[in-house]
Amino acid sequence: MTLAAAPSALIAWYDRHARPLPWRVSPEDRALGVVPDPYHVWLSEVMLQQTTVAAVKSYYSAFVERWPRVEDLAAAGEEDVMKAWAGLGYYSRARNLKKCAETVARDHGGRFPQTEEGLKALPGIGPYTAAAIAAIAFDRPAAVVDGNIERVITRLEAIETPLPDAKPQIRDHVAELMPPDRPGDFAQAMMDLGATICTPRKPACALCPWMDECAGRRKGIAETLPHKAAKAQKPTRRGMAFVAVREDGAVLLRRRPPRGLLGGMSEPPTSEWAADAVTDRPLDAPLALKWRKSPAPVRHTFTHFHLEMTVWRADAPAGTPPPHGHWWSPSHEISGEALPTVMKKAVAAGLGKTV
DNA sequence: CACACGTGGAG
DNA sequence: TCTCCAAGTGT
Repeated sequence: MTLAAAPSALIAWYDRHARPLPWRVSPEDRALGVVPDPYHVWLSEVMLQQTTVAAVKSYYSAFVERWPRVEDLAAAGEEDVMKAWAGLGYYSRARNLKKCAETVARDHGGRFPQTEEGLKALPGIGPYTAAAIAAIAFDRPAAVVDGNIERVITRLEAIETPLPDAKPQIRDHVAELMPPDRPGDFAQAMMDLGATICTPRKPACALCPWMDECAGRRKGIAETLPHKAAKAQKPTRRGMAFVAVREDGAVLLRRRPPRGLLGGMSEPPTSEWAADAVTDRPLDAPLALKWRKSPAPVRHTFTHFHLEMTVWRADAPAGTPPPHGHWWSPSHEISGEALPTVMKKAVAAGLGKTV
């Protein structure tokens, strides 16, 4: 088989091995004329940005059930969207998701633009997502390039140029390989191939529909590709969290600033986080109470730093007014708050139990 | 362009 | 314990 025949071999593989995914129209259904819902494609693609399929599934189902159409999401309360996104990470995605839904509902009559250019103009939609929606939802011949496809192509073509310098080259190869009749299935096939066969470690080359034409395999360097620049070491920051618990079990919370780390999400009051922070005294506690230090600090790793957070807990008398900008979250509502994982850990440590 | 931006699972 | 990394985007 020549490289020219590669696309059809991949499509044939996909027709047999496509993973059933909640947001996906199977090749069989596709052949029967079922078309994808652009809202579903968009929602899943945004959720899947830097996030695993396993992590996305339950969030995707919950969003579609609660907000079945883009207009529903546009009309939703921002706070409800943040609560529903809590735990999925990269919270600017949730803020942009809401903005994007509002724009589509208000300026586009509830219909997503069909071109890459039109899609890319929307909040939270970059080059990858624009191409993915154009190809998958609208059958546009867009060159979709994600992390899977970068890996597949650098191996197929034995590209040793490190990322991100190799991106333009990769994109050219994808555009050349793409079959004009099924761009959406081609993109999904490439991603499935990368996720299940052409994996980062121990690729299952024997099962690959492109085994014979893979230059990386031929040269014995497939598993070493793609080359990437080494990552910087993560520094450690320290800080404190203050878990005030009222007699009825309510916990004091506040909202984080709208942008930046965990922007727009909720938290128990916290101190600043810094490399040289003092954490052995309850400095800047939100209420004048008797604070007790939790036995073990909460450790959490973000994308670019480690956090070691000392948790202080205090009992607050009934009727204690919340400081400005804070509120008492009733015990039965805490699990539904827009608490990012690190803050769920902090509250749990303060309460001495799971949240 | 380089860096900020979460989380959980795998090896 | 620790590194890598998963359907990237915004600034």
